[in-house]
Amino acid sequence: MRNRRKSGIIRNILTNEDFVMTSEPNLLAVIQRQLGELNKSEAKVANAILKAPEEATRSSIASLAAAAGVSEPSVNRFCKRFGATGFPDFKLQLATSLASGVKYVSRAVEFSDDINTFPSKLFDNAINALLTAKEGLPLKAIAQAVDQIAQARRVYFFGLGTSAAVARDAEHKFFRFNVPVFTHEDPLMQRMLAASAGVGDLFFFISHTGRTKVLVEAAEIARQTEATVVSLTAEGSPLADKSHCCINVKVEEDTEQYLPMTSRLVQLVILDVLAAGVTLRRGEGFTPHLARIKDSLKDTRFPTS
Amino acid sequence: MRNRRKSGIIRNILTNEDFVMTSEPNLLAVIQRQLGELNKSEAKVANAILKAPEEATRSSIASLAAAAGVSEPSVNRFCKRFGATGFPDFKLQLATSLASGVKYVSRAVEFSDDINTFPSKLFDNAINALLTAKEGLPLKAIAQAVDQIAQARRVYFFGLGTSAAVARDAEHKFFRFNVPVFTHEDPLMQRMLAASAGVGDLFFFISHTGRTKVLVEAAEIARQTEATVVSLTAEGSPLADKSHCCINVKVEEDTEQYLPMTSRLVQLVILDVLAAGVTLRRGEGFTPHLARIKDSLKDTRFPTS
DNA sequence: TTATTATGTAGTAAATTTACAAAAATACAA
DNA sequence: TTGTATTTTTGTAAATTTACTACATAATAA
Repeated sequence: MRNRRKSGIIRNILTNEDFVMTSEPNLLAVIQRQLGELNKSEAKVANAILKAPEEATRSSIASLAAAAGVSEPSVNRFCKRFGATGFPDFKLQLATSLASGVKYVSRAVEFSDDINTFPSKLFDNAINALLTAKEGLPLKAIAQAVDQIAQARRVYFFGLGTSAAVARDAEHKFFRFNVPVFTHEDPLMQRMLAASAGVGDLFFFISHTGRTKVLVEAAEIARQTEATVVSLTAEGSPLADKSHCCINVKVEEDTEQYLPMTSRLVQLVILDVLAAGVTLRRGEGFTPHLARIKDSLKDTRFPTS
Repeated sequence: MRNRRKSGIIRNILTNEDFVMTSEPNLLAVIQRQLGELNKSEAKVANAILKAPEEATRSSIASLAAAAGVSEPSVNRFCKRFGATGFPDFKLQLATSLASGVKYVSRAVEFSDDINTFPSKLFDNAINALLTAKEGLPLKAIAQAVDQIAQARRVYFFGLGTSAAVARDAEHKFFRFNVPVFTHEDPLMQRMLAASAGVGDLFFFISHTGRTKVLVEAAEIARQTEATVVSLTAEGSPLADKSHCCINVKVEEDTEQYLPMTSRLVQLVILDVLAAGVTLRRGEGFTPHLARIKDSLKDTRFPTS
């Protein structure tokens, strides 16, 4: 856990203890996530497996025990802890998890990587983040946010830095869905708009950390009005505290080191979910509107040959 | 394929009908094919496995032998015939090929969906898009683009609509990686900048379709200067034709119907890849710079409690 | 200290593989 | 054909490897 830090440039974001597992989750991701709660020898086994998962599927309980530096029963107990009936069953599950080709463990890019390795790593990390996020989607908050957006007279998407790009994307998407949206990257504009808000206005704050001062302040200002404040950010953060509704993107602590690469992908997909949710609420009659918007763009493009 | 279209609001982009299986073919298919050339007891084993493959992965050599009506060594020999080192290894291979067979299938959101179904669908589609993109990464073009970005004196990221948000994201990311970057959403600015470009300038165009007129025109203008033109767009599109180097994001035809939700995720990750590539080229000495940038943001945030 | 949990040792049971022998199948000569 | 030699296939039984259980000891917490 700790020593991964030294060599990685980019690391993944989402891992979490208290996710509720809905459907057959990926075994490696589960192991990764529970690492902290394991006792010494179990952790040794976990690390040995995470280090060489493919090899683990091929080795016997004895050799894995040796590789991890623990006794055979410890390995066996480890397997049972993760829901397997025993070691062979565990290997089977592991093999199945590995089969999709994605390394479900975040893999830091290292300086020894070349063009054949680091692109896959980054893709795997992105996929992994989405898989993990999918497993622990805060459906209640999402449903609530959909309601609020659908009812809003105006929606402001505010973000800074990387999240500004996410906000911009949201603006485009929701505009197409006929939601009256606005974005501003300028913190001063954000404050002013927040201050002059009223009933029917919805402020949607996007922040990876939930700790960016100017953004939290804008949220605070908006909160003093009649407006609704929704945020897509980290649970328990100052920004989350200021919100009526917080869509919680769970994030590992040491992730914001360097770049929040994967979290913004999760944010984008969650915004897709919200947009889809709003559209679903409107029912089938809304589809022509989408077609009209698309038509309006036709003349800006070269025709397909 | 066809009938999904009528009800979906949003559809995914990449489906892998026409993928060529590169490595390890499906074990079950191999067994099926060789059925004729097997001798009696081997055929019995084969049939038992084909009849209940999932069960076979879970059963012992004894129970499989019983199910097939043969002796245990016969099963063992069968396994070795198909390239496995023994029965456990065979089960492993079988499990792997079964797992990869269930690959993600794109699922369109429908009006009958509720909060429990459509979020997962959208996530699945996103994950599927990334998985598919990962398999067909244009590594050569990526490597080339990394070289060109690393050598560029200035990099302009241009996109419109959804791709403008992607460009904005790229700006942030590359800025952190100390690449001199600029973005402009205004087509007129894009043209003017393109027109006044010179050696060392790199224009990076982002477009889902590669057919947006004003963007293609800007690319054309840039191309008439000494500048380098790189694009992240669809293969064979007008924009791709104007580029020195095109990073080809493969996209199914009917995707731009409504919204290019998943393609922008792929674009973002590819830009991550490029950023990582540029950083890797710079070597280990560059890491302090990233730490410095991160430090500079510290005071803008509320401290972690 | 005591209670509890964690881990390992050693023995046991199970599963897998090997070696070998019996049985089929095949080839070929009379 | 038929019998015999040869090869191939298959099963039996033993050997070996593997996994599991029960218990004892060590570590930890109360």
